[in-house]
Amino acid sequence: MSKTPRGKPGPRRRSECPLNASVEMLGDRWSLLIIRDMMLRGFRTYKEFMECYEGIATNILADRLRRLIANGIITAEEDPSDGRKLIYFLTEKGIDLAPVLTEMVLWAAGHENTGNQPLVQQMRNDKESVIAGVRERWLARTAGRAAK
Amino acid sequence: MSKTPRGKPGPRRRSECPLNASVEMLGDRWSLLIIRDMMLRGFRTYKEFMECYEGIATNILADRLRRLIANGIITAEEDPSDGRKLIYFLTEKGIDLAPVLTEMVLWAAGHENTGNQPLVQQMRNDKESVIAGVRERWLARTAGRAAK
DNA sequence: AAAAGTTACTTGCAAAATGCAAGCTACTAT
DNA sequence: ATAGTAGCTTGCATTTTGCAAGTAACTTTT
Repeated sequence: MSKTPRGKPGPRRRSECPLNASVEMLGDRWSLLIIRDMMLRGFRTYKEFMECYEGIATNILADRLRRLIANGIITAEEDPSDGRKLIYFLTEKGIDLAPVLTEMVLWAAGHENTGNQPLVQQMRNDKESVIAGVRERWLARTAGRAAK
Repeated sequence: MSKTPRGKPGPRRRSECPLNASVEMLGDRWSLLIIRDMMLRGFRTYKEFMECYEGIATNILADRLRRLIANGIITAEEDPSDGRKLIYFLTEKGIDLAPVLTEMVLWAAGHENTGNQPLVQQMRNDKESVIAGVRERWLARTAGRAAK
């Protein structure tokens, strides 16, 4: 029965509007592409993210990973089998972005000439099961960890 | 039977990914807020957009309106009753952003302390009818014009 | 019809974000 | 021991952003 659920004061935002909160967390040219690569391509390490087709700069990637962690969208853990590696995971909050990504994909695919038509068709046929699939695959991947 | 549906070559993008296309058109800190103000608050003029609670700078607003027009998301027409004014309209492509906005609102509202809970509740109760409402209200507003 | 106000901008400039190349450190493979 | 590899940081030039101060075209007021 607490009015404010957590002790955290939460970041100071330009406004209380929920859309503005989303825009402040995701409204740049890279954050959603990183989440796409995790969600759809299963990427989990810095090196993999660097391979993204759009060509992100290494300092920008480091900055965006930091911000995504700060916003609770992803977490990082050391790879137990290779001390150099960090493995990045989507949190629940991150997985919950699947509907946002889906609608953005459908919108662009419906109004522009874009690639990856197989995925687009799947989304058009059954949006919900694509989203469920993302969630399922991610849970399988995080099984046995404190998935948070 | 043309392979590429339109004569336009389309803007050169970093990749063919539909999500990347969305991010290139909408991935900044202002574009979606302008669309929110049109869609949800009925704003249609430069002066109204300047009143947005987040406080957009006048040169940025001018730039974003230009880009939104270039991307076919909004159009502008002179106000027949006041030669100083331009009236901005959402195109079909712009109206089709309603599901994207909705999912972004629901995501932020589900994971952060945000305001405008009445709208959030409406969206949670019946997402589809909120989206249909946006479309309906917009069609009423553009009735009698070449709504394109 | 002159003066005052409005609307939708543009311009100039400082500050912040971005992009690129070159390190660098801790670890792993040979 | 030597040579990679992973995940960064640093430096610097370019671009984007934000703020304040215009400005041109139009409308309202007197």
